Amino acid sequence: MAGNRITLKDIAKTVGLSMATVSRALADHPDISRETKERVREVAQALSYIPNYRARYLRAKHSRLIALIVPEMNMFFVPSMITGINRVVQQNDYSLIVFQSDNSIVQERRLVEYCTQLSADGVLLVLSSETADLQHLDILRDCGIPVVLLDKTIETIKHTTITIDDQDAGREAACYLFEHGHTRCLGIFSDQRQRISTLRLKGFQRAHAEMGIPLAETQILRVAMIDELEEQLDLAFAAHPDLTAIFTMTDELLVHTHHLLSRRGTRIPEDVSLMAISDGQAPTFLHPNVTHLRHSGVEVGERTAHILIGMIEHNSDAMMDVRIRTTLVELGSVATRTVPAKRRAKR
Amino acid sequence: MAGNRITLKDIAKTVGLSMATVSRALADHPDISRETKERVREVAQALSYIPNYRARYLRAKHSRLIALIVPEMNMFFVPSMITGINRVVQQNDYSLIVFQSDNSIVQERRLVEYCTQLSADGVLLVLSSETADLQHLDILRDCGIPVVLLDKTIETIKHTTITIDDQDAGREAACYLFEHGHTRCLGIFSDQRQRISTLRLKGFQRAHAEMGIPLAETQILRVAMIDELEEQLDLAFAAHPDLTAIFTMTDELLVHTHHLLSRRGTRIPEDVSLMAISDGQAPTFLHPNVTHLRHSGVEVGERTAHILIGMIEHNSDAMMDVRIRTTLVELGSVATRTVPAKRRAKR
DNA sequence: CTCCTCGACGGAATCGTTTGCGCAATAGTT
DNA sequence: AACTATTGCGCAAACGATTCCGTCGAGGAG
Repeated sequence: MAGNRITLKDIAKTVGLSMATVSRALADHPDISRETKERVREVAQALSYIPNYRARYLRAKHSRLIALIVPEMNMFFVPSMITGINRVVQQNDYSLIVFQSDNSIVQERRLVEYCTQLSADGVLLVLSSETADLQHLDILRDCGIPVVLLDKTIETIKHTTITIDDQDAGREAACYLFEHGHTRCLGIFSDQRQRISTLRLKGFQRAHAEMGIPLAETQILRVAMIDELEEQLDLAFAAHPDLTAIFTMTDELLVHTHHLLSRRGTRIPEDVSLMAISDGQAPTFLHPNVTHLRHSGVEVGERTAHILIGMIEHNSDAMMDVRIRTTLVELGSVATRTVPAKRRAKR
Repeated sequence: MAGNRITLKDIAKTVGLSMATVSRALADHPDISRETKERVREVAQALSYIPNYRARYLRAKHSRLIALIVPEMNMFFVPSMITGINRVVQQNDYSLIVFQSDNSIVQERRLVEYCTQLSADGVLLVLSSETADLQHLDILRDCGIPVVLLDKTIETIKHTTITIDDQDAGREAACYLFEHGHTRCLGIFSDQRQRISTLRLKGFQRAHAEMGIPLAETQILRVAMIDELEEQLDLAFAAHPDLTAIFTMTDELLVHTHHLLSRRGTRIPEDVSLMAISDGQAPTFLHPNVTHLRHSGVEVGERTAHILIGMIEHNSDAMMDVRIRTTLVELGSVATRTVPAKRRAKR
């Protein structure tokens, strides 16, 4: 109700000095004597003075504010990514502001503009699934605000991007299954509008091609809405009775696939092996623990934040394309098939 | 690099009017003629003018900024809560800033202070587990910034609080199990420093007392760190061979319990029934789907945001204590035991 | 012809800080 | 004693937008 905050002027009046002196005293400016500084600090403390950031950064060009825009607070990956970003941001005395675009390009545009209004020092952006081009980021460039795209992104030569090597991850997953004797695998992918999705699929396909292992179109599931998964999975099982392994490209697909397998009484890994690309949380609470290519959200967050802060502080315009390697974590969900021939699945 | 943003002055120079007129034109002030407004708007558009929020809100008392402080980006609940908050906040033309305290009281204090520096119009706060008193919120009161505590909170008579009726939820869960013939139940609770935890436990105990069903101390698990769960669970099974049901007070406990049960080969619900308090996501990807008392994160978020915005806009100091009711969602994880003994009322 | 109104706009103060410059008084140098 | 440094502080101008209070001319009323 009151809302009458203490200002520099109040302090100045109390200690009988000018605002300039008070300001400098609080900033520990060498021009000010030690006694004065102490006196000012005491009064400031007593009045519980809080500097007004709007006023302060009205003059300064920077704000020590970093904005993160995510499409949604997905329960997988995003939380750990934010944790990683936050850690680095805090360590470097910046503050993190998180926005959510709800997977809408309109909102994303609005938020990007809002970042300029806040004069954020830098922007981290996980693109919404609707985003097809990057024109709305030009405004940031005009304002001299560096941007880093991460995780979900699209093809670009103008912006720094941090992803995992999606194609390679898809390839590795398939190869790992091959090495364990699985030659009829199902690949479950999400919305093909996302680059992350097309690349992982491409890697999966390429691995088959390289090894000369046939891959039918029906072995590839493209799941845009999660409720479609069940039907598609049933069809795939019907089409491929010799199916021995399943690969899911995300955690969300993993947990739902795992559930559907349990429900249809499919045993893992006795009947079907399962592997995923994951940040490592979900695999630990599924039974059996799921072998996966780990893509640590925390690590992605930390590295991204470091890079952005580097860009901010060195005023660097250099465009980078960083790929973070995934690491294989072998748990209990992939069985080794010793028989190369056409074995029938059974229970 | 450039960082030379267009200001009102630039527009004024271009159209040959004063800054005052330009400001009014853009604000659609009645004093300004229609032609002038149009001309100004065109120029502003052409120069891609972006108002400077710091300057604008330096004079205004408000900022249309709402801050949310959460202890961590837990994969359960928090994401959906944020989604709910965000929806309402956007609808009312505010912006949401999310901070993470990493469950540290020091950080929490820092962030609260930071909110005042930003002159947020209101603060939503999910307390960190370290927070034992609410003194650090006084500063917000001094600045006239309303606060709403939600979800994780402690006893207070000074702040508006929004929670579920935790005690009642604990009671209902136990009763539901009783009604299905389970008289030897295990209750799994988390860190007892949290009120949410003590209350749910109290409800669980009270239900036993009311029905005259004995409850041994070994039937209550207090899990501070998730890795302790396995050992405690083993001990409980050893101590109570007649165990027929398990209740977990959170999603996190649920998924890990579910996993451990699967691993020890315990069938749900044939061997042991399982139920939880949950926001409804995890139960859908576990097999079988888990019966739970639903505590929707989205709903909590939406209601909280509404209340806070109400406080902001009506300058209300009234302190409320809102309890959101949970709803029972019956899925397949609780079996009915037709055991002898004194059965109580059923549905 | 004067007085008043009214529409359309400008001047200047204001929000709270920071900072370049200037100015006194003290201290140090020949 | 006449200088220059140095120390410690204040004045006032920014930063960019908003807004109170004028002004100024045109037009209508008396």
